[in-house]
Amino acid sequence: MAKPENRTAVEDYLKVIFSLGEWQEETVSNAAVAARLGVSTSSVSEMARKLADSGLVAHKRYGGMRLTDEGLEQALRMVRRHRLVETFLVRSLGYSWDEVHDDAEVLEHAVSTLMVDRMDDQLGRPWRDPHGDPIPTPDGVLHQPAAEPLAASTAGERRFVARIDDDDPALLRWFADTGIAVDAEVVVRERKPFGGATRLEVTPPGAAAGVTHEVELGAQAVAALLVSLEPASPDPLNDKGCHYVGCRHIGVPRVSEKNR
Amino acid sequence: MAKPENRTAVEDYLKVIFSLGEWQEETVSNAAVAARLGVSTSSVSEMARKLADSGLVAHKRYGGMRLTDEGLEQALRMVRRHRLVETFLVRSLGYSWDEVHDDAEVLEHAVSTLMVDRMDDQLGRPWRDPHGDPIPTPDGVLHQPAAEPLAASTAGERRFVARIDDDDPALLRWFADTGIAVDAEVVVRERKPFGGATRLEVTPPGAAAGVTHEVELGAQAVAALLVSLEPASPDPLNDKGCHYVGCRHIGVPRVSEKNR
DNA sequence: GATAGAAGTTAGGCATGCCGAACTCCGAGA
DNA sequence: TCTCGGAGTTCGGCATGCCTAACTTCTATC
Repeated sequence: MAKPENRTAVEDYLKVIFSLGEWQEETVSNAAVAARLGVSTSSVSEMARKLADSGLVAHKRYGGMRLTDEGLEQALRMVRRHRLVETFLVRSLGYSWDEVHDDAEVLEHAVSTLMVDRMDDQLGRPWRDPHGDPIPTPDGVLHQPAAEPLAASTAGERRFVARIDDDDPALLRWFADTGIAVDAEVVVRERKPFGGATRLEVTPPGAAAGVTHEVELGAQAVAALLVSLEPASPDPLNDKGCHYVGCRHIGVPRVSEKNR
Repeated sequence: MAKPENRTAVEDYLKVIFSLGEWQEETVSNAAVAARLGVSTSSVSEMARKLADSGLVAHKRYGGMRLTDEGLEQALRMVRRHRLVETFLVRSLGYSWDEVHDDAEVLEHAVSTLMVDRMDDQLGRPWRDPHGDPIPTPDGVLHQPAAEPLAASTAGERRFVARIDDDDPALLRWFADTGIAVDAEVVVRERKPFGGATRLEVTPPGAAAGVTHEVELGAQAVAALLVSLEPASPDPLNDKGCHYVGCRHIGVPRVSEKNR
């Protein structure tokens, strides 16, 4: 009988440490990890020591923690699994984009390497998931689009929705209703002061040119959107080897590159 | 963060207790469960008590154990998951029938009800898995074909392969090579004495009438085959409401039947 | 019917991963 | 520089599930 092989906890910790550090390069605090995983800080301390012992995180007592190269590699493997599973559930099993997260969270610990490969094949090697989050390559590199929070973008200038935070299913459903999706073209028309609403002109992806409408977004909705200056390149990759202009590469390639 | 929710162990025990009792109605012995799960008998004793406490098995001290109605219901749910997952891996992800078992063993604990339903939809509500094992219905009933071991069938008489034991991947690959598959038509031509080989005339499923060949099976191969007197009915069900003539129904339907 | 050996159970331990409570460190402000 | 409070750690405990070793019960045979 196959053993569940409770690597689950370690995998979850690595993933969380990675994602909390994904945007800012800083170290990650014990408290942040505890909050994200819904466990006590004492549990995090304990696990931090274990992870440090196995060389997956660098951790100074009373200081923050940071993934080592090996930890980063494993974390990216988990991120790849999670995002491929989400893509598979949506494209092959008819899930809507607000339904996938919880199931993917469980499945990512259960799918074999063979299954990951088969899903990847069947999906035609997707490079991002239904929420626009980039899928690490099989050799462990994350191509991270140069995207900024919608809140930071200049009113009147054209932006493209690159990633949408998938934390809140209700918000995702609302986005779907209002035509806000990955690759939608958006222009900020007006920002009401003191955390007020943002008026946005939206061109849904694939819509005929000029087919736009206006939507009013609250602060929570604005915070869930990351936008980029340039549209994403469709497959295949653009001449920089990426789907986005301006792309940060995270992770150490597992397979040495030929041309170097 | 989703918790792994270690129901895994309980689920495995229920499944094993069910499958050890599937063919003979007797109670299941501690030792048999231990051997199948690869754990010690003391672990089984412990778990037996816990399962008895939660009302999932009936267990007399120093005696065998047997699933209660509730335990049977849960076991059949797991069997359904396992067999649907296997069918999905083969039909939708291109696994070969000798590759699916281990992955299914892990996934059956991880797939949500939603995912089970979606797989079932996509597969067109299959009633058996790639090895011919019947898939319990969503309301918890197993339609078990009236099949007998190949070893028990009379020489010279026509039989139909109903189920193939999926324990040994190498054997499954060999069966595939020799045209032995679910629904193949077989006639025992000769049985050599003292556990010797069995000569079998095989008509692979879907082959033109008369396209047969002979295969010599060793004892292990013979033991892996269950055959029935009648061919299985294709979808939809035959007039008895089953895919097989002569069918034992196992399990208490969860949803009360309308016509009663 | 006595009894030996097989089958099953209990006891005591180990590992994981979680918790709350108590303690320690560190740095910001007095 | 001192100190106080928050962040981080350590400690003792709990639950699960597994193990080995010792013990109990059942049963088949004499």
